[in-house]
Amino acid sequence: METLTIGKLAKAAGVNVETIRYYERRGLIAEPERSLSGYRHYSDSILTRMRFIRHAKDMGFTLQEIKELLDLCVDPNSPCMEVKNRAESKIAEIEEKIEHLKNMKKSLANIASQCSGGSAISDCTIVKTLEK
Amino acid sequence: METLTIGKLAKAAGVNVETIRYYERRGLIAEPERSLSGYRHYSDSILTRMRFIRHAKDMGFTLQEIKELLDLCVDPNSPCMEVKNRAESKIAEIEEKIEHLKNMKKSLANIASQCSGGSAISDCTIVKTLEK
DNA sequence: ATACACCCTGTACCCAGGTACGGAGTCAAG
DNA sequence: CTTGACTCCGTACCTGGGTACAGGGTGTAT
Repeated sequence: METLTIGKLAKAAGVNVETIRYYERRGLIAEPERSLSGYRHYSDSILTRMRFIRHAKDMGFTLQEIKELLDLCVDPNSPCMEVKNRAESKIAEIEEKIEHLKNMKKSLANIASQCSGGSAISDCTIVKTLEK
Repeated sequence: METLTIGKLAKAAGVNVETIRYYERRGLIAEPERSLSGYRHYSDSILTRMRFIRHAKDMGFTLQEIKELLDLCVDPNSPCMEVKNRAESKIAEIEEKIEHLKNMKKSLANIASQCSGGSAISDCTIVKTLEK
C-alpha cells in the first residue's frame, strides 16, 4: 500500500506541512506510523479526514469543535443526533453573529448618513456622535 | 482643576487600568501629565476620548483604525470627508462579513436538513458531506 | 560523494485586544 | 507610624490558527 509523507500529504490537502503537525498536536489527526528513521507515513484515509476538517472549518466550526465532531465518529454505531445538534447550534451561533453585525451596520449607517462630509472635523457629526 | 488618576479614569470609563496603559502604548491616548512621583494625571477631556474609542469599537473599528480616526482629528480644520469615507468602508466591510456568514449558514442548514438525526454516525449525511 | 530536497524536534513568533503578575515606590486614613 | 490601597514599569500570558526558524538527520539523483 502506498503511503504519503507529510510533504505529499500537505500538497494533496492544500495546507502547509506545519499545519499538519499542528493538527496532530491539537489531536485532530492521529499520530501516524513512522518509518525507521522517524518519518511520518500516512495512508490515503487521512485525506478524507483532512477534507472533513477543511469543510467544517469553512462552515464556521473551530478546530476544537471539529475535534469534538471527529471524536464523536470514533464509535460508528453511535447515533448522529449529536452531530445534527451541533450543526444546529452552529447555525444559531452564526445567526447571532449576523444579527450583531446588522446592528453595527445600522448604527454606523445611521451616524454616517447625518454627515455631509463637507464640514471641518471639529463640526463632524460622526465624530461628535462617537464622543457622546 | 481636578485631575483623574489612572484608577479613577478606569472606573469612570469602565475599563481596566491595564487597558488604559495599553491604549497609551498603542498611541490611542496621549501620554498624560505626571505628578512628581510619576503618577499619571488626566484631565476630564480624556473621558470624551475614551467614549470615542468605546463607541468606535462597538461600531466594529479596530484599535488601529480608531487611532487613525483620532489622528485625523488632530487638525480640526481638515474636512471630515475622510471620516465619512472610513465609515462607509467599514459599512461595506461589515456587509461582506454578513454575506460570508449568510453563505456559511445556508450551506450548513442545507446539509443539516438532510440528516434525520436517527442514523448511526457511519451513515450520517452531515459527516459524509463534510468528508467529500 | 556530494548536492539538494525533504524530514525531525522544539521553540518562538504573528495578529488583536487586552489581562496578569512581580517587585518596588507612594499616598492617605486612623 | 503603620497599614492598605493605589501606582509605577516591564514582561509574560491568553485565545485561535497557524507560520517560521534553528540545528540537526535522511533520502535520492547524478
